[in-house]
Amino acid sequence: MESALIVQPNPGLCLKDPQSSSLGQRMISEGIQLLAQKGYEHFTFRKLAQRIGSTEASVYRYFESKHKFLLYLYDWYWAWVSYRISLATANIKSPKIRLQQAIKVLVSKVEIDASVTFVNEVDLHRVIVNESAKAYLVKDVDEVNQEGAYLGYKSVVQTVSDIILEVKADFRYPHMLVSTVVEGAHLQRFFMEHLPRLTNKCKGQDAVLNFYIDLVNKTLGTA
Amino acid sequence: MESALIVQPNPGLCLKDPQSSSLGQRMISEGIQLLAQKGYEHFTFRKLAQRIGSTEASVYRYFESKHKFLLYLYDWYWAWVSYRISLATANIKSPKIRLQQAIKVLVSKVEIDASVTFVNEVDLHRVIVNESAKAYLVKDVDEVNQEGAYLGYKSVVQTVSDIILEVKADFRYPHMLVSTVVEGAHLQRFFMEHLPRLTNKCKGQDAVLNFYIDLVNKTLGTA
DNA sequence: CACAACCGATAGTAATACTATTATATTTGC
DNA sequence: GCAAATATAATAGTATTACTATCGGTTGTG
Repeated sequence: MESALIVQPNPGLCLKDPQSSSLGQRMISEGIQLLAQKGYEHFTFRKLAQRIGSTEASVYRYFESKHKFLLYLYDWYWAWVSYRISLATANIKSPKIRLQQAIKVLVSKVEIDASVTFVNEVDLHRVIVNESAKAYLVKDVDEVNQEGAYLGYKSVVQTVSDIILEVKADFRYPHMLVSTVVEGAHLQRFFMEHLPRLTNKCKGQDAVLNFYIDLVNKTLGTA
Repeated sequence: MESALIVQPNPGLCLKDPQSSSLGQRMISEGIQLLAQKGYEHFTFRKLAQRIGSTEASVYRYFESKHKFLLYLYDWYWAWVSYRISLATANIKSPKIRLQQAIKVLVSKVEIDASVTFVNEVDLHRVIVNESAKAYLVKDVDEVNQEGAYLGYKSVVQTVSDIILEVKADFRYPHMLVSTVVEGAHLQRFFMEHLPRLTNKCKGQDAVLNFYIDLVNKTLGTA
């Protein structure tokens, strides 16, 4: 299965590679769905085990903790985003257009993608929107960070920051701009659904995409 | 104590007004410190009770749940921010300068403020930066929202959005811009401390403030 | 001084995150 | 094709947590 090669999260985030067995793949696949459905707080390894017809102990053989499981999915997501950015910017000479393409990948709604068989990317995106803050807003960020939990995210931020510097070499806050756009876009999707007074809608258009494309262009003076 | 009059969160977020008794005030005061120290996950009512020399049951007489306690502090914070924006924008005719002032209040680091005796605003700001996402990224957002938990936040966003429309009447995403700046600023403060590769520093200056002031100005074409 | 609200003390419950152990499959090396 | 290593199921158990229930004493108020 070549798809398994494309997206390979940091091995330090699991005890045993779940992509190497059908049980592990079911943990990822059903875990994403269960997380999307119940939310992180109400998600438990017991419920996941029941869902895949296995046991809590077996899940713990793949993942050290519930939080590590979230981190694994988080890193999976960023590896997948990185791959999509590569595709979207390949063979394009103009930095401005490459930046445009990268921002689109970061901000757009996620459509159904059959490229990886056992992962539902729409559900995964939902999990990221709803729970990703819980991947880093924890007391032990620093330890988890040293274990490499955020390498995928940092790598994507670095990639897009580099494009920004190609567009505007003297811009002083490329990383800040990228992480503001990434996190902002996730949050605005959440607000659209639950707290609409904190955002704005646009009939028939993707207001979030419009807003952030415009924001980046104006901030870099490429509007 | 007139300070108690200034900041009054939504009464629906507590069972009994904690500002009305010294025990309740200690819950707020020590609760903020304990939250800032332990983080939301490791914060418990038992630990809080021990710290104020009381019991778990007594804390539950003021707050329905641990999450409601966070929501109460969250609403407290926004009532306080609203008050500071009023002060900072009073008697200023120019909408551009009023906007500048409001953004400064939203984004700046919080300094020691003795205006409310039993609340350490520096610690509270720390709690907001680290935990505020947990106030709304929960499964029961919609119910909590209907109980008015986010009225303070929404009100501040509305206030600043109105100023934005004074500056640029045809701007289509004022609420989105404000919530992007607010949430972005909190996140960048967190990244500065724990994940510096997701942000940018500026020796001797407040890079976060610089970045967001510039971002707003350029987005609105008032740079 | 009666009365009510408030608070402390204690006990208890269901769920959760995680560990430990043993027996049974299943795969792998030769 | 069979022994050895490995993977999984089954079960039990622990400490903690979020929250509820009850009761009796204190305190301030009319």
